[in-house]
Amino acid sequence: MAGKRTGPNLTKIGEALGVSSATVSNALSGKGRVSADLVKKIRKKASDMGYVPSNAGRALRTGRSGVLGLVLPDIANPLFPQIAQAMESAASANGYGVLIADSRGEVTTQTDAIGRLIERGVDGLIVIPRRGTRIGTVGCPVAMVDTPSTPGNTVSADHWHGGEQIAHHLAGLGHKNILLLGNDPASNVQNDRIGGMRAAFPADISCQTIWLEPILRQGGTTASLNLPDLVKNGVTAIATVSDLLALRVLTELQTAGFRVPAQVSVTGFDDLIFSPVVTPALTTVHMDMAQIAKIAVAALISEITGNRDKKPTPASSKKRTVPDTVMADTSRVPMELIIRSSTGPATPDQTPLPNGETL
Amino acid sequence: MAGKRTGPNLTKIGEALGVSSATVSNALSGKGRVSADLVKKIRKKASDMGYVPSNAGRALRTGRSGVLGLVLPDIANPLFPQIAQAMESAASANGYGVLIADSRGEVTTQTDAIGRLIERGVDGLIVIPRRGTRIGTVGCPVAMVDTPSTPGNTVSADHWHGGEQIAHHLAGLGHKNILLLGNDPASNVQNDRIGGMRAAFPADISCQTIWLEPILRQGGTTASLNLPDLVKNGVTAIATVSDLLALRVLTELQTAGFRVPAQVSVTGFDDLIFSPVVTPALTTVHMDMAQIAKIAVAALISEITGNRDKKPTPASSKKRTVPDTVMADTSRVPMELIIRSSTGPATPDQTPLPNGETL
DNA sequence: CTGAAAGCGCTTACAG
DNA sequence: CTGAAAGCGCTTACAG
Repeated sequence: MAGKRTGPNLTKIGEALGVSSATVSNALSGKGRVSADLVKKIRKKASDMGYVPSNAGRALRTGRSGVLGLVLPDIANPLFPQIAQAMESAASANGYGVLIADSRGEVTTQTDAIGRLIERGVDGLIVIPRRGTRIGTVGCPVAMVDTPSTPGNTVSADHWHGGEQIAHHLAGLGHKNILLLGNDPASNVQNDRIGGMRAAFPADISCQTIWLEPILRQGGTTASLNLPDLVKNGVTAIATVSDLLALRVLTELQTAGFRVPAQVSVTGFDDLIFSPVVTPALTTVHMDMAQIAKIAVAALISEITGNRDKKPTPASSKKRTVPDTVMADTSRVPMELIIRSSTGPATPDQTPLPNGETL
Repeated sequence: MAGKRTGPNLTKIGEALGVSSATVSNALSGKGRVSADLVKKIRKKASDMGYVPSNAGRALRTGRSGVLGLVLPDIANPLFPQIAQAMESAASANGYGVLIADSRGEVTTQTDAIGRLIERGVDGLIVIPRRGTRIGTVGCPVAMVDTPSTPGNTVSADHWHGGEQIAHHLAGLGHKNILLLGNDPASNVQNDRIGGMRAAFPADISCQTIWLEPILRQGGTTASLNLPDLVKNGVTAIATVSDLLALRVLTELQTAGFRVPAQVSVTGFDDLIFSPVVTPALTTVHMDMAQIAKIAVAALISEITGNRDKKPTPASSKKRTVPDTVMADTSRVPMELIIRSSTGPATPDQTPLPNGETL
């Protein structure tokens, strides 16, 4: 007999004490009305016997698994650790487990991943959708973590506002000629960040936006950007859409002999693990993942337990067009500007000093 | 009635076809001897009805959940994405799900995390132990991913060999004065990496090892290292124990006006996401996480299904001292040296040229 | 080749 | 306040 439990169960505890398993169940869960001292006796016995409740039994009976699924577009994403950590923490604080699935950037894989999670019986799904993807009805509550500009109900950081903060910071330092660097123009998140920045720059600031991904896709290299030339021609700040891009820019500039921030300021987004470690440390925008996770998990759980007594009448289930998506409406979590040393005042003298003899 | 299934189950499929649920089960699993055309009919019906098997029912019956637990010392670790992705992929290739738990670097939290996973009914555990921690008997198979030098059965990359490869590479480039930079001297992994390097350097190479963490703990800063001085005094290569450290060193050096690799070579470990993106790109050592995951998952699964028919006689279970730890013995997965542009020949002229006019 | 039955461990009305 | 009973969905000997 495969993997059969060897440990104690409710019945065995009951037998040891001469009570029924129902009473043990009630005592342990604190639900039924069981006399205080019986409860105490049962609890002690259970812990003495090393009782571990069976999730399978409970799940089969209640129809709930106590597990949430986390669908990630690409686990290799450097932001993923923050996301997974926050979700795991929020979920386990509520007694839920987290099952992960990696969609490896493919839409079909995303669908498969969701399917696998559903089969495993998750009670709800947190999905960080692949760029611009929509999730159909899946038969369980879904919380999406994306951008506020994504249609549908989502939790997300307010990327637009993050962009505004970067813009104000840079404008306040006197920069007038700014390069905005994005990666993928199809990304809602990146568009919001760039959009926020552009919207917040005063009229006297000239800025241009370059998207890297399309250049690379057409066989170009990072070098085609020619950052040094741009700087020589007057750009005093480069605001990127991610710390990874900022790191790329920063080191490329340093290698070319420019001094950051003395000659050029550089900013990122996301406050990735390496951002404070680099010299100069990156000015960036931090998202409160813990908060996002808390909201997503709370929304999911309220939907899961809220449905508890509503017996799904066929009629009502027909009426709901987007039945499985959670969250009253879009929640925006503020982002926090983190000023570090990669940004500084715009140099009055725009002349390039590649080899930085001014040290 | 909470979350009760609304979809079809084996019985409903059986009713629709006038056969028993047992036959449906057999047909779907391909186990029992069911006539070919009945199988076909049943499969079609099941898919028409949108049948999704109930994990809870199956788990309760078989005593196996089909889920593996992944215990991580710290999800924020930059290596985690690689680990989680590889594990998820190896597990789902074998029909298993992955439940995550973050021990946030604390030993007690690690114990809690394991406990939570066990309660959730995982069939096996993959644990990346917190530095130097041992896991006690937990009641299910455990695979540890650590260093070969850790006592006990583990899968791991051969960090020592990785160190050797870095050493050979650097020695081959003519470096004679090398700084070895570690972070935490309590880490087995880091000790193996440093040990491998030291062991592989020919006798005519002088090398010193510095551990950063103790310096920081005593209130020092990275600046106390005084990298620029070390380089001016003749160090031509800095070999670190992780790409994060290498990045720190690289950017600090660049900021101080040194040219990498023209004046100093820098190496890392782990091939983190940013390593190829930095300028100059980091020479590093890549671990084959997919392979490690495959071995760990395979070992776990063979233990899980292997135990299937061995009814655990009390006698035999007494004899095994480390009953739950898997893997015949330590498996070492080779590491691969990745040569990128942060390393180059040792400069014959050791004179420091901080502001690099030789560009 | 197919079916009836038992039982995994739990919870929840319901009856006492 | 406590217990007997039913049943969640599945699989597996076992009998036909």
